[in-house]
Amino acid sequence: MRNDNWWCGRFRGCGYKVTVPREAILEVLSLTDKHLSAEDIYLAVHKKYPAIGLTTVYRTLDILVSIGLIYKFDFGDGRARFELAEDSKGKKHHHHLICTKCGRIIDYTDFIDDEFELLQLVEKGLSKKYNFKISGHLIQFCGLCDKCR
Amino acid sequence: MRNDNWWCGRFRGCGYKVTVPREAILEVLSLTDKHLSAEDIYLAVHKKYPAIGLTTVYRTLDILVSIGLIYKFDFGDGRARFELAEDSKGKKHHHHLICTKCGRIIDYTDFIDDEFELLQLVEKGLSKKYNFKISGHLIQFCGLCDKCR
DNA sequence: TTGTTAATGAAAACTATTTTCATTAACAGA
DNA sequence: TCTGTTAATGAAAATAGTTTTCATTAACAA
Repeated sequence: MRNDNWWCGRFRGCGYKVTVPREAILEVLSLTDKHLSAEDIYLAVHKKYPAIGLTTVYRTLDILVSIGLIYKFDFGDGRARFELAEDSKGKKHHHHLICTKCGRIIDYTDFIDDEFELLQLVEKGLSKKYNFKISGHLIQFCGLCDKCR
Repeated sequence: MRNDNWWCGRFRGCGYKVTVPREAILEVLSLTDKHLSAEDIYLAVHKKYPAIGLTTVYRTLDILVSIGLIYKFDFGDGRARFELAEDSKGKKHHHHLICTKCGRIIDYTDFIDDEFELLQLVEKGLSKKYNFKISGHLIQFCGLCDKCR
């Protein structure tokens, strides 16, 4: 049993093995503040471990999303993008502001408390009315950034 | 100049011609309350006008999104889905509740006023702070529906 | 009615993602 | 530490949604 990172417990607890590719992928994700695509991650991982294939990156990302360690987003550019879930490491909960022209993404934390309060209210109301078990939300704004407007 | 539907003005005003395929596609979209994919629309249109091709459907949808007559969504099933923008016809502004297991989508209008109030506040704050010209927002909740939970 | 030009459809191309399958590595138990 | 089981892996092929190409057709201004 190898060197224990903070996420190893969660990983093994879900019945998954801790492997070199998985460690490498999580390392890439935890060292960036960008919203990486599967290929971005593949290229980054590839520098240190050229043997790791793109297929494994996709498979690992699927697992990470399913156990809640990362989030998957669609910002409208035809590829999925990923980021570490905020509760895992020192990350703050945030939402996104997307420039529809250049694709720039801004993570904002302003008004998060006000948003959270409303989300609580709405989640409660919706889960009662529709008998849904709500597990997450997505809030984002789009428009033109300062350079593109 | 053909028969004028409500959207013809907007269409011609943007420099686009009014064509049979475009009318057919808009008709399909205005007669449903579902969230259709490009292929769904193609199949529906195909019944009445078998000559209309999938390519044209994609092209028309692009235009409709760009002039704001329809919205494009990604509900995570690997294909884009479309619906008429609410201001166009008698539609109400709503947000979505998505079942992550069976893919069911519920349009909800509950709390829309509270949400709207917050959105106003956040949009104002964000556009000032980041100098963004905000043109839209996306709010959705995901979880398990009554049948899947 | 006619000319200009955008719109169209079929087929091919593209691209992100998934599947297949033979090989390798993680790790529980000895 | 060694070993067997089984999940994880990588390469290549397959898939599927969407976009591009290009020759033809239809919209509509004059």
